[in-house]
Amino acid sequence: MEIKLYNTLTRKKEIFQALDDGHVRVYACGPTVYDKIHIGNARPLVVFDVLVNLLRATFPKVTYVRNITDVDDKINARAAERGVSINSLCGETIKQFHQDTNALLVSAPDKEPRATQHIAQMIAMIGQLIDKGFAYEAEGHVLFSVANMQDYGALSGRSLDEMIAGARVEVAPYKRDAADFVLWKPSQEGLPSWDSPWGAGRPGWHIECSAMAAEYLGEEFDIHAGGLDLIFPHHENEIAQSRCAHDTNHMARYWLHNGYVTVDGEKMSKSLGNFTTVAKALSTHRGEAIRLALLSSHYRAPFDFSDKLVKGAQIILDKLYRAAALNEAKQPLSEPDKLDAVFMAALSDDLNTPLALTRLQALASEANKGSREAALQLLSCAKYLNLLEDKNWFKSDHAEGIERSEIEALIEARNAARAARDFAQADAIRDKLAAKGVRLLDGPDGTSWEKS
RNA sequence: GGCCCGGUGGCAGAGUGGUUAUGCAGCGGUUUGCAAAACCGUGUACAUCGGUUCAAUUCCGGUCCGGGCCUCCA
Repeated sequence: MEIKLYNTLTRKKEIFQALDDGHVRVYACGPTVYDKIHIGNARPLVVFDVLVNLLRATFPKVTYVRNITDVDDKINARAAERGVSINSLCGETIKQFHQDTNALLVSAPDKEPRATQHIAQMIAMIGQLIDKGFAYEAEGHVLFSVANMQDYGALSGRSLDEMIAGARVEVAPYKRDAADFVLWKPSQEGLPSWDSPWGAGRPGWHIECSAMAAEYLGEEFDIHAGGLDLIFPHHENEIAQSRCAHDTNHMARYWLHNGYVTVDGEKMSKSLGNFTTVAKALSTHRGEAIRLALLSSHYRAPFDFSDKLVKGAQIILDKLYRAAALNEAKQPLSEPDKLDAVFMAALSDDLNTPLALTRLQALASEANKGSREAALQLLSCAKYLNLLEDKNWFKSDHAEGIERSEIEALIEARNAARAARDFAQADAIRDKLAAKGVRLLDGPDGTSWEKS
């Protein structure tokens, strides 16, 4: 199946062609681990997860790398503020990060490299850039010289002149050009520091991704993904470093960027303080519902987060789970060409997950009308979105303060009352359970229950 | 100041140069002791003003409004 992806580099939707059909390579920028992730951070994790699922179905081998940034000024500041070591701050944050991603049903990447474990590769790369004349040393810093690169700015679509004209930042005196950026900088006393040919110090922000991508994916690879806000300067600078160090025309062939999560129309961000952490959202919503909500708008469009939206997603999930249960215990189909063509076409068209979800709902409707095939397709297609895989969706012990055995005893008592046509008593039991978040379902095969 | 992206029915959200998705909510019905679920029916929306066209929500231009990047940020 042909996969089309919108490439930020060309500002067009393009047919995806792998550099090597036998092995597709994908890099996504992961978290800087100084604090819990918020819903905005979660969006790329979820949507690019779906991309990787789709690629895995289409190509024999996919390597998906998602880094962890564990050297950064914000980390240093946060550790100092809390009076904990940088190591323990990072360790704890990574643990929380994995809890969050698991709850959102994000599959693990093939590699999750940490910046601090790749300092040697970064130093080597910086050395190459100096040797090739793309970087220079000044006052203990090493800087990338943008003027020496022909088409610096191509990804973000701005020229050097424009950047300089619009600069809002004071330019460090040791920079030759206002747009030059740091590859290596001296470290203050007490902060993480590594020996280098330019003195003890630490890497700049962008070099880690260049170094780790090259390490695990090669000098040129297929897809580089991340949030819209990384286009400039982060990805622009990654491209500059990688291409100049390796003498290539591309770092990645396709650059994918997800749109922002917004709150009342404004970008969710730490600095605005309008964020909801994933952990917080998980205290009132189920992870799978948050995931579905995130997939319910196109990944490049803004996604306005609200409780109402996630509640709606939960209702849809209930419906999908009910319909999927009509599949009589058959194993989901795995071969992509046996899967529902409408669903696959939607996903393949630049990850049109809203349309794909619409198809899932249509399949659910057909399943409810008696189509076993639709129920099987529903389950099989949902797998591509990491959805509908919770065997205990309606039953997990989420209901407040009531044991499964107690529920079952009450159901028996109610059925006895019903048999005796004591409907007042039967309804009292229904109400009692409803108050505990348990919904009773009377069907031809007896009474079952769901937590609501 | 420079650059970029959007504005679709109560809400969410696709899509299309002419047959105007879909879901949620609402309303009516079928079914059910009740309820839920499910099913059936029901909604002519595409910011605005011009232009192109036999025909525009869809193409082009202006206007208005919103958001974003240029600095850490997914």
